[in-house]
Parts: sequence; C-alpha cells; structure tokens
Amino acid sequence: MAISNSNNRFSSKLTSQCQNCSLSALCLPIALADEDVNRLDQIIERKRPLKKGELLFHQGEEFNSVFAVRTGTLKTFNITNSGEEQITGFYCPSELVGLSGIDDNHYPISAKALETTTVCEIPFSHLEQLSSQIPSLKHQLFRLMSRKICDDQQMMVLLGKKNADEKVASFLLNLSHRFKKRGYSATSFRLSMSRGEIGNYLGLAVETVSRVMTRFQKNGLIDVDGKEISIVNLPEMEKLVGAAGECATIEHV
Amino acid sequence: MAISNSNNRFSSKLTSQCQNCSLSALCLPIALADEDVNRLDQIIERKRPLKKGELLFHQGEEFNSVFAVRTGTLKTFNITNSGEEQITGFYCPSELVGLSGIDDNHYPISAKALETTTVCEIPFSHLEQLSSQIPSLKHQLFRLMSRKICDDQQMMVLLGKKNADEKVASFLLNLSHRFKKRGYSATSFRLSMSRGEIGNYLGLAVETVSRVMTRFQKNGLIDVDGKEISIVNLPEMEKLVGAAGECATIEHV
DNA sequence: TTTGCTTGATGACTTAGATCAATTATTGAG
DNA sequence: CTCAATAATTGATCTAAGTCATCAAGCAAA
Repeated sequence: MAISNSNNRFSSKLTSQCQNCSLSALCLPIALADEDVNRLDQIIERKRPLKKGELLFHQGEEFNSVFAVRTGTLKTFNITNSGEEQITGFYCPSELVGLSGIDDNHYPISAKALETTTVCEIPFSHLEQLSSQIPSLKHQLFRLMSRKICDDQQMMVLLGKKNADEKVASFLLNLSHRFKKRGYSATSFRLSMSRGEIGNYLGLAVETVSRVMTRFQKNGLIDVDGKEISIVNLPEMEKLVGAAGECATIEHV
Repeated sequence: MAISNSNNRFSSKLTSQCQNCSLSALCLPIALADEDVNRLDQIIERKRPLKKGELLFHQGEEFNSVFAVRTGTLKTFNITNSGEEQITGFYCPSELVGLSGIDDNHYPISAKALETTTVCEIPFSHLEQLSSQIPSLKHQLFRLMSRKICDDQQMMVLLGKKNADEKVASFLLNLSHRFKKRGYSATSFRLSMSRGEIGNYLGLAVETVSRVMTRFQKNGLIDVDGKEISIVNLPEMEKLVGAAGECATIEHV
C-alpha cells in the first residue's frame, strides 16, 4: 500500500491510487494477509511535497531509500564530466526511483521534480529485511529491477539505432502506454517536461524535437498545443515506431 | 563458488577463478560457512562449452537461469522490428548474463558466443530460494542488478551525448578496466568482437570505428594490430573520455 | 595453390540532424 | 495586469558521421 493515504494505514481496503501503483503487484498479492500489508505500509514514509525544481536526492548522496512517485513527475539525470546534464529517465505516479543507488550505497544520479510532486519514501534496509520474511515481496523486487534493466536496454536501442522521428514517436507512445496502464487517457495527456528535456533525454537538439512534433501535427499524427498532446493517429504512430514486440517497451513501468 | 571446477565442489578452498568472479562478492563473504558455499555450489551447473556463434539462449525463450561466463565472451542483442540486430552488451569471464529475463519469465534478448565459451548455469528459482536463507546472498543479488542498471544508464549517456571518438575511447577503456579488475593487463588485450559488432554496440558505422581507431593509432594513443589492442597513452585516452567520476563506468562488472 | 568469402581500411560523396540566429509564445513575479 | 525572463518555433547554414565503392588481407574449403 505504498501509495495509500496514512489514514488507510491500518485498513485492508486499498485506495484507487494503490491499485495503479507499480508496487501494487508487490502489495496486492499479499493483500489478503492484512498483517503483511500493514508491515509494508508501516515502513513507508509520506514526505512533504516537492516544489518544481526541488531535488529529491542528488548525485553522490548516500543511498538510503527508494521512492515511489505518488503525484507529479520526476526526472533523473547525471552531470557528465563536461558539466552537461544528461537526463536518464522520467518518473510518473506509481513508478519507483532510486534503485541504481543500491550498488554502492550512493545515488549515481540526481532526481528533480518537474512540477509539484509527492513521493512515498521506502527505506531500503527495511524493505530488504521485510523481503526476507515475505518471499513474494522479494520476488517482486527482483522483477522490478529486472524490468528496469529491460527498459533501459530498450532505451539503448532507441538511442543507438533510431532516427529523430522514431525517437520522438517512441517517446510519446511510451508515455501514452504508461498513462493508459494507470487508467488515464492513452491519447490525450500533458507533457510535464520541456522540449529541451525531451531532446536531452532522446539525444536530440531542442529544435529537432520541435520540428518533428510540428511535422507530426502537419501529417495528422498528433495534435500539439504547447504541453498538451493528443495522439490522433495511433496506428500510424505505432507503425512508425515499429509495432510492439520488443521486450517491455510497451510495459514500461 | 560459481566458477570453480566440479572437482572442487565439496572443498571450501576457492580456485583463483572464483576469486575474480563477479559472484565472488556473493560467495566469498559467506565462504567461512562451508555449508553455505556448498549449498550455492550445488545448484550450479557447468555446461558444455559453446562454440563460436552458438546461442546460449534466444530472445523469447523461457527464462530459467542466469549464467556466469567462465571463459570466452558472449554478446547479447535483440532483433529490432526492422530486423536488424542491436547489440546490448558484451560479457567477459566472471560476468553475469540473463538478469533481464526475470521480469516476465522470458529472455528479452539473445546471447551468443563470440568465441568458444564456457558458462556456469545458475537456475534462478534455486538462487532465489537460497537467497531467502542467506541474506548476504540476497543483498549481493540486489547489488548486482543495481550495478547493471547503473552501467546501462552510463551506456545511455554514451549513446546520447558522446561523439565517435569519445564512444570508441570509452569502449576501449571500459574493456581495459574490466580486464584489469580480473588481473589481466589493462593496456594490452585482444578484442573478441569484430569492428562491425563494436560499431553496432556503440551506434556507429563500421567504417567510423575503423577510421577512429586508425586515427587513435596515428596520434599515438593506441596500438592496433587487427584484434590486438595496446593502449599506449592511457592518460590521454582517459582525458578524451572525460576522467572518472561517473557512476560505475569504471567499475563495470 | 587457387578460389572464393569475410573482415577491415580508406577515399569520395551525401545527409540527418546540429548549430546559429531571429522571432514569437508562455510564464510568472511584483 | 504588465513586463522581463524563459521556452518554443522557424529558417539558414554547417558538419559529423553515414553510405557507397573499392581494394587489400586473412582464412577456409577444395
């Protein structure tokens, strides 16, 4: 029940947010055992909201917790030797941030709020301990990490092999699928990141992102109004990306 | 003792190969408890060697095991919708392949031998079970997966932000560090992959890889003789890549 | 040894996307 | 609401790296 409100803490009833949480697969299968749900629920801290631009954690900081986004959006990035920022991911509600810090006990990236954002903090040592007692919890953790590896590798394919059109289309469809999975519209949503951030993430210049999106609109693939996006011709977009089939692209957590 | 010979199975003495294995951190801390080492050792299967070009597992196949490379080299790749191969990684002795299959119980990639290669097969269900009984084993598994996430993200930075020179230099230094870590020369080694495979992995055309390496040689950075590589001017190469500092680049498992 | 067959190197040319520059929208602080 | 600051669009040019083409060097089969 990572994403429930505190006043539900000791209730076995799940809030609607919980049901869409990436941790739900982690919580729900064991929801029957109220005491387990409560044990998990009790290690989770709800933090005060982050304002736009605030850091959740920064590159090099000691790792203690992973975080589930409750509302809002985060980006993760690292600062390269040449001082530029390289965005490595965007995190929507119900997604988990910080797993890369487990290895050497320090976060290798920073996480920053793109808008007002609330998160659940899950102290990793507690989670790990609890996972010893609840095998299905441990298995879900392995699965989550495996999924992340899978997704990152799809991103490598995108960066290494795709052209600008395919990159932008993949990006939009990926967001679409993530929204849909959580019960929001798959065809109409708001981008919480700037064009510059999209370009940075996709390995493209801002201008290229802008041009591609304008062209997509001209060709009737999407409808752009600032940060509001509608996918008008979903099949054509999917054709552009190259249909489904690849790993967990579509199932991006 | 993932990488020991079978005749050492019931001995608590670790072979030298074991000591350099990525699983050693996973084995050695518990080496004191002979019975634990034996328990781990007993679930591991040594497979017959793979010949060059043979598949260890293929994209879509049911996931059952992760594999530790004992000798030789593997590449992992997936076939994109357009039918091209995209290489996602190279695996040297002591490195672990297959973690991306945990998520949906099927490997999302294929793994192929670049030369005669032997691996230890570690049935994941057994490993997971054992990890319930040995907390340090579980922790090491989390760390290994976290490390992989970290490394893949560095690869994303490489693909998204670096130019051809930086890509090739990063690649060579990464190999160098991995060899060094295992007690081999950091400055002189043999590439088991073709120029084409390097290019595919780095998001470059074969010709570009070839030209960059030739230029590096002209500038006295490296010495190339077919697949044999010597890094002549390590400091200059490191400067080219942009020094250390980033995540686990240098600590690539 | 000869005949492919594959891999790598190198030159000539092309191009996708970057960079530079100038406008035009948005945003948000006071 | 107003105005500076920031973000997005659009056009003109430039360039890093891709593509195409050729040749040389290994290597394997016969």
